[in-house]
Amino acid sequence: MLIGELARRTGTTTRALRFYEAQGLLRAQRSANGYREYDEDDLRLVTEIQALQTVGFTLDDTRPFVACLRAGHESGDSCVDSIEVYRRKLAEVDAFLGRLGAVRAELHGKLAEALTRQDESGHADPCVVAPSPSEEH
Amino acid sequence: MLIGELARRTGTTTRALRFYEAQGLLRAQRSANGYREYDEDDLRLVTEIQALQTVGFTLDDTRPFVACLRAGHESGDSCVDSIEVYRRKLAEVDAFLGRLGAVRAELHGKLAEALTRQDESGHADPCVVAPSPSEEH
DNA sequence: GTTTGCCTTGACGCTCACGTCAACGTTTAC
DNA sequence: GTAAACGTTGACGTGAGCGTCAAGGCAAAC
Repeated sequence: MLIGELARRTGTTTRALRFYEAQGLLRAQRSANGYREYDEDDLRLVTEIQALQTVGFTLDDTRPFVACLRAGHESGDSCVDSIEVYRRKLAEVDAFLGRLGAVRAELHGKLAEALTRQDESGHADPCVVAPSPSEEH
Repeated sequence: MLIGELARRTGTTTRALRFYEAQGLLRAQRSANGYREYDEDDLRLVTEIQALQTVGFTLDDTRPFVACLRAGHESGDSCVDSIEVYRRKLAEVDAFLGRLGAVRAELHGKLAEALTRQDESGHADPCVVAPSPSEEH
């Protein structure tokens, strides 16, 4: 199939697919006129990349999974490098969850505090906010 | 004080301070030779901006807080616009926490699954990973 | 033969918060 | 007089993952 069809079937764009190729994630056969030719295995690669991206993987993180599929495994996470990326990502997510939880608590406290002061003083003043540079005429 | 001293006292750089000014967040008096002159109120503004940035606010999000301080309030969150930003940010953080929790669960499941398959088959294959484009010689 | 719709490469644009020069003026110390 | 340590504006670079032209070639329908 050509690049347009692969893009449609994977719900992405031709630009993204060419970008994946430039990153070394995707390789395509070329037909006589120079058009990229893809098969079902390539489609599988793209869907794997997309699935991983939705869980916050960078394109670089997806390399071992792509390599694993290309090596003939039926799933992208059958190789040690992929599993290692899983572990690293899980650790990253946990760290992020921790920081975000702390941020949430602090934000919640600040809001409650501000509302308390507002009740005490009986008012909340409006302020004239400086415009962002793009909004200046 | 001059821009260098303000940068040192706030633990940031002169470049950042000039950037804040370009964004309309900071204003400076100019002395006869064109140098920027800051006072303690400006220092307060910068520390407020920094405090908000550490909880994930964009510079644009800090505008109401800066405006509030500039209007003479003793704290940046004494104005309705600031409180509104608090609410919005809290909602954003909550949404993010939700998604990140789901991602964590999915990631955890995938890892467990991959490890199970690994145990069943008794091996995990190494795969040759394609190099990133920057690593090519 | 011309329109339409595919494909090609190449290059610049976008976000965000600055970093990093470059080229130059000012102030103070020696 | 000159060197060091300040300051000024302006312009381009960074990272991630593409979007958006531009300028052109190829293929099938009319």
